[in-house]
Order: sequence, then C-alpha cells, then structure tokens
Amino acid sequence: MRRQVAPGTWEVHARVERFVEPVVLLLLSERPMHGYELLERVPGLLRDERRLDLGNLYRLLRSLEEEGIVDSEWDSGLPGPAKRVYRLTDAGRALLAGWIGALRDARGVLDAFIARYEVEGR
Amino acid sequence: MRRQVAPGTWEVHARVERFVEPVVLLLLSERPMHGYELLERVPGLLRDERRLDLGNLYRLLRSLEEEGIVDSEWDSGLPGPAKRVYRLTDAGRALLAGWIGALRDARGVLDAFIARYEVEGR
DNA sequence: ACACAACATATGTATTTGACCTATAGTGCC
DNA sequence: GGCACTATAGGTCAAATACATATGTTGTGT
Repeated sequence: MRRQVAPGTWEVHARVERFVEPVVLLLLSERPMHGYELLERVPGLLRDERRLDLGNLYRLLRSLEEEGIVDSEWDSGLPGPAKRVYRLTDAGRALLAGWIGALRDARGVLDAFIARYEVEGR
Repeated sequence: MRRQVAPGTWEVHARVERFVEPVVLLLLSERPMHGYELLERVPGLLRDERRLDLGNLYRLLRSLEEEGIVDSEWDSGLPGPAKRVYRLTDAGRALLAGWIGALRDARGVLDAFIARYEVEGR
C-alpha cells in the first residue's frame, strides 16, 4: 500500500476493500466462467493496482456459492482438465447492484477528497 | 461491509483501504491539530462510510511520527487537558502527494468498473 | 511411451488492517 | 465532591490480504 522509494518520494497504492468480489460478480454477470478464467480476467478490471491471489479467489468463489450468490457445475466437456463453471444467481445480481451503489458512493468520497486537496494552492 | 437486509437487497459499503491516513495528512496540511480534534474532523471527509476508531487514530498518529511524516509537541497553554499537537513534515507533504496520485488512480478504476456495468442493458 | 509445461482447483499459514472494548487522567461546571 | 467532557492510550479479536505449497489432468513434443 505504501513504501518509500527515495527520500521525498512515496509509492502509494490505494485500493478498495474486497474489490475482487464485485469484479468477479461483474464478470460472471457478463457470462458464466470457471475460476481459472476469472484468474486471467479479473486483473483487467483491477488495473494492476493489486495482484490477485489465486488461493483467495477459489475460496471466495466457494463462499459465494455457500451464500447462494453464484452456483456452479463441473464441466468436463471442453478440452483440458475439468472446470467448475460458475454462474451468477438472482441473489448475485442483486448483490452486484448493491456493490455498484456502494462504489458510486466511494467515488464521491474520492472526488470530494481530491477536490479539497486541489483547492489549496498546489 | 456487506449484509443482506432482505432477500434481494444488500447493504454494501465500499471503502478505500487505510483511507484515514490520507485524510489525517490532508487535515494536517491545512493546519496543525491535535488528535482529539482530528477525531472530530476526519469523519467529515469519510462521509459516514466508516466510523473512525479513536484507538487506531492515536496509534496511527504515533506511527506516523516514528516514520517522520508528522511531528508533535505538547500544548498545555489552551484550556482543557494538555494536547499533543501534530504538524505535517516535508516528508508528510510528499506522502500526501503520493496518496493523491494513488487515489486518482483508484477513482479511474472505479470509473472504468461502473462504466462497464452500465454498458450492459440495465 | 515418456517427460514436461500449462491448466485447474485447492489448502495451510502469516501478516496486516480494522473493530471493539477498557483504562487513565486533567478540566470545567454545578 | 461528583459528573460530563476533553484528551490520550493500550489490549484483544476478527476480517482481509499475502505468501507458500499441494495435487491431479491434459496436451504437446520427442
């Protein structure tokens, strides 16, 4: 999140808590997908602000399934090892809508913060 | 950060990790202040997205001082108990600048995410 | 047929961050 | 003196994230 690269220069990364969750939901809302494919596609929405941990991604998927936000089935039809394909449920779609509202709020907070910084002669 | 208030309705809060840090830095960049005053002013920039923990705020201030990002002195002149007044150092100003850049990036990530959600017919 | 890289899912554990709770002491007021 | 308020501080626990390792399958090259 932050580290001093030289005296007077900081490398800072600002990240939204649990942001992988809405990213996974959005991708699954576009079409069903298996974990490994999410692993490849999630970083596109995170924009290298954070590297995705594969262990935590698989854990997230299983806990979302326990909550009824996604469901899954094994797909052994296609080439390669069997994949567990996840799809968004109606509850998942509702949760995604909730996330969108929350993220809009967060953007408002950021806007206000940055604007206040810019007000002062800098 | 999220909880189901009714079937089909989620209450979600999206928060930037460690956001209290840049908020404290911005407030101290405007003028020196003591911890208890920050405790009152920080929530204005957080916009009730999160409640501020006083224990963690004091810990943050002391760790920022250890890193040379702020410095402090006791002020027993004014009415009321003695206060430790913090002011931003040059290193602190540099760190705040780093945070601003990071927060702009985070806002970009949010914009892209929300835009992608809106593209689909919803 | 075999080695090997890539695909795919999964578990274990440490560290960091944040939430919640309690402690302590000075000051102003009634 | 008792009480609310100001002010700083520490302890502890749960959640979130980072880092590391395990395990089996499939496709490709030789």
